[in-house]
Amino acid sequence: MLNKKVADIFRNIAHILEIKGDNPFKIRAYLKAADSLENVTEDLEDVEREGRLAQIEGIGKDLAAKISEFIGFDRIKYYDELKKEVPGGLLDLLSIPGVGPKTAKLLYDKLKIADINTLEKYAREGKLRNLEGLKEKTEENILRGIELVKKGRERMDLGTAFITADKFISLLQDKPYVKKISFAGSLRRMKDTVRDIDILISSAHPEKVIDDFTRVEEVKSILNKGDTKSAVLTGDGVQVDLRVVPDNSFGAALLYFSGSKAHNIKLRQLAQKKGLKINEYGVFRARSVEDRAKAIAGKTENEIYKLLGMPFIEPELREDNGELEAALKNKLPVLINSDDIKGDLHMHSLYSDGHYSIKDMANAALKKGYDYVALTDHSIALKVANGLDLAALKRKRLEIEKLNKGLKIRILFGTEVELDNDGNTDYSDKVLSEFDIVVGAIHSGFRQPKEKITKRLIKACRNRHIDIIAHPTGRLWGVRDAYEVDFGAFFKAAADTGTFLEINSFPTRLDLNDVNARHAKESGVKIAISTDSHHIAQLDFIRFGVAVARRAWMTKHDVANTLSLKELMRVKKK
DNA sequence: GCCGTTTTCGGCCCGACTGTTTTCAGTCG
Repeated sequence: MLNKKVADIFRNIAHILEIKGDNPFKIRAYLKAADSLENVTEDLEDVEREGRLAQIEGIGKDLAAKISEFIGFDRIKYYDELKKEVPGGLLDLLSIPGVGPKTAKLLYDKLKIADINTLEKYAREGKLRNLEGLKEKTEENILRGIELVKKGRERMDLGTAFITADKFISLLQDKPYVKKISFAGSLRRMKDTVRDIDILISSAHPEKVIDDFTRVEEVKSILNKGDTKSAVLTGDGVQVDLRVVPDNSFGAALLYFSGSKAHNIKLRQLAQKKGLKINEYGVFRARSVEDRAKAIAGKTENEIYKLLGMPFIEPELREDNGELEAALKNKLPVLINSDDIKGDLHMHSLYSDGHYSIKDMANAALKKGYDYVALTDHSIALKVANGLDLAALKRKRLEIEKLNKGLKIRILFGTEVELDNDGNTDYSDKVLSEFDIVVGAIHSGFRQPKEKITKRLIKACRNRHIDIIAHPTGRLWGVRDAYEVDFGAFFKAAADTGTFLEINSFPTRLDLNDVNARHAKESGVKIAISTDSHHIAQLDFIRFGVAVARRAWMTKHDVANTLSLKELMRVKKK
């Protein structure tokens, strides 16, 4: 995707400038612009055509020109020139924890090291310790860092991250010196993937808390350990960071530690204009002598936002995507909550590839407080998932009719119907017309060109029987990337035809993602948040789908399955 | 390189930890 490509180039330019020792603020401008571009919901080509590039946060005249240049010529001359000065492999060195621009430059200038393998060789041979300002300890750290990089400390999906985070929190929360505890960072902001897990604790005895932390049984190695913070690595290679602060600083620290960085920077700038200073210990009068006892605020996040003249901002919104401006005008959306969800519209039973009966799935949904649930087993063409033939459909239908007489939840007769390479369904119109809910889905032909996939999805929108399109971009974390779609055209078709688009809550899918979902909302598309459960325990994944919707600024009115069954049946197609 | 209710120049968030020093630079979040 173009936005991502340009963002990556800007990030590379920033890294090259760092190594060159260029103006740090210029470097920050490139990094800020890169972050900003990744949050732009529209395609940059459209924004450029309408001359709105410079309206993007962090993009000025100069960077707008560079984006235009890339759109027109598929290259940026300035970037090409820079690359000649700094060999490509040198940028890879920056991915090693502990190696920054200064060290990378030193290694290249003195020893002509420009890739990770060469660096490893020199470090093993003890050839780094003769460099100025670098001794054995740093050599060891570099080797340890390289080991981490080689292990591929990738980002992990939210589900995996929460398993580790919950474990640490449950083991630490009852320790005698722990007063308050919370996870923070991108996990608290519910980003779809996270790199490490951040935990914040308030305590009067930080050293004892940090001792307990480093002794948690999952800890395999200690990366660092200071008076108030520490970082460890688990056996699974997950990094967990801990910060300990006094109890009256908990709110300020939670704010700081939750980020995002861009949100914090802007918040601190706002504070500066009011003659205040925010750090992780609280809010202070900027001119007074540093005295942490004299914080004006800091116990809770809420009082800090209030002091700056705005309401509380939910962590999911803290990406510097306009949330601070909206908060100052008191125009933040009332975000959807898990409690707003009235039913789940995508799940499987024993009829296809699920692991529980329809009755079990329905009872589990009832326990979650739902009013309705759609059992959308696979259709006949998806043989690997035991897709239902007409005889099986009949049996399933009769079973549902029978169950509906005795249960306090309404079971909807549904299907997840295959969309073939041209966007046609494998069930006939007549068969489709008998379902309460039809979910259309792509499970093959992911590599079609953008135009073809877009046409296929639009055709599905125009099918009068298809109520919802499941996992609209096909991405599966760690397996395959999303296919290319012309989102502008696709979302317009969905909005025009009243087709709901799914936010699939499976943590390895989360599809639509936050940025696309916000684009869909802005295009007038109605969303269905579903779990795609194959197991009763997976119904709880709904919180991840809701999180995506919250990150997309959605209220309950943007989401179809917050409606009562009666309302849902009224607003859906047909 | 961006940005503006201290506005077109002169600012740009703030602090902890480590390793190397003898007061600090580099890195990280």
